[in-house]
Amino acid sequence: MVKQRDKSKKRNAIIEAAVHAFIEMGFDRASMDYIAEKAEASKRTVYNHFESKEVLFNAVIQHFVQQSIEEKQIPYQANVPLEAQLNKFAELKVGISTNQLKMNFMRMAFGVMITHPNIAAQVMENAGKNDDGLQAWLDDATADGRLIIEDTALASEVFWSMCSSAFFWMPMLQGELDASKAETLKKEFVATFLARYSK
Amino acid sequence: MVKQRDKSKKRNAIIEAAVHAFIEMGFDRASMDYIAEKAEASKRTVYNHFESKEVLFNAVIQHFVQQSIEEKQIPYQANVPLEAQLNKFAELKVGISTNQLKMNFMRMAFGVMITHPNIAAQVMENAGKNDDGLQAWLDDATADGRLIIEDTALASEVFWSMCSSAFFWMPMLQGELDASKAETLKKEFVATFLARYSK
DNA sequence: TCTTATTTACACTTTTTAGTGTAAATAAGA
DNA sequence: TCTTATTTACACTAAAAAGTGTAAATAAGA
Repeated sequence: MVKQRDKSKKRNAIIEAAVHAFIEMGFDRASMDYIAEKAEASKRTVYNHFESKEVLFNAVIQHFVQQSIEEKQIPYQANVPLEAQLNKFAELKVGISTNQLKMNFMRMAFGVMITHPNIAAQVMENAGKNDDGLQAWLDDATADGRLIIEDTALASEVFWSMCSSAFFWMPMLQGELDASKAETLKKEFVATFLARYSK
Repeated sequence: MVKQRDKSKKRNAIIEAAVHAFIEMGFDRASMDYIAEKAEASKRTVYNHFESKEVLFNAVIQHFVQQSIEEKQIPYQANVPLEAQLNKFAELKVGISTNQLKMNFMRMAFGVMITHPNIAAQVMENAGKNDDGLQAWLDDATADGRLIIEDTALASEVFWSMCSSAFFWMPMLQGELDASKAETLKKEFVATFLARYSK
């Protein structure tokens, strides 16, 4: 029988340090020595927990994904204006783009994935799909007779295309979006969507 | 008086080699030795032309931007259905996403820019704005009474948001888009846009 | 208090690559 | 043919970072 003590304290400290190191200086320039130092651990301990930098990176991504699974269900409400409800969906994306830490993390992650395709492959296995619940919402609204949509999956893509470009990709690659500009765009996106699909 | 001979042959060979090396293996893993070899030049000559790897990268971007300035004007035509004309604008984006070389180049460039913010800053100075001519087209169509648009700049953003997300950002980060899927989306984007802004 | 799982200190190897110095070779063009 | 601008060969330096081996120190928990 082998005694096991609790290693999770150090392990978490290392992951936490790695998260910040990767965000601050990117995957390549964040050395294992630096991460060890920030985690107040010896480099040897880092390697005892994670056999390579890539394994550590995967753990970091895992950690991030875990944290991001806060459910954000937006149920269909028959007695609330469609516009207001769609605004909430758009807000989801705006909200992410406003979260500096999250954006920095994702920017870093994309950079790594572009630069290191092998790591990207590993990460993609763990990265689930993006079920925002919009399609379900559209189904409900359509069933309720307030929207006319043949293909709710397609309509969902139209809406997310607009929002993602302005509220995610652009800020990701070109820096944060002005708040009032975001508001203007959000309004116009929702109006455009409703012009197409509402009764 | 100092005699000057023509160095451009070697210089171009080096840039050409660098373009392909950067695309193939990324900025970091494309060594100057490798680039020199592919350019059939000595490493010393590479450094005689470009004092550092960053300077070389800038020249490569410059080269790419230069090539990409093939004008793609789509003039407003009073006697052609709006849908057909908007389709052409959408095609511009689809066209880029289909160009494997261009996409690989841009993927690489973004990767570098995310990973090396200092290089990004330099590049951004040379990277002009994106005047697609859509806004001018919308102005004309509005003046002609076939569209009702208060803010054509905003409307232009709505259209490009939809197209960019599906035909640029997603393929850039997640690989090429299925052709029939692209067609479906294009149709829906144009229909949505017209539902909002046409008479 | 003891046992020993875990962590640390630290010296080490290996690999990779940017960038330089220089003398000799090459070749453009007068 | 001659001059010399350009290129080459190649041996360097310097730096950075991944990953390893090991003996000693530390501390959890029975």
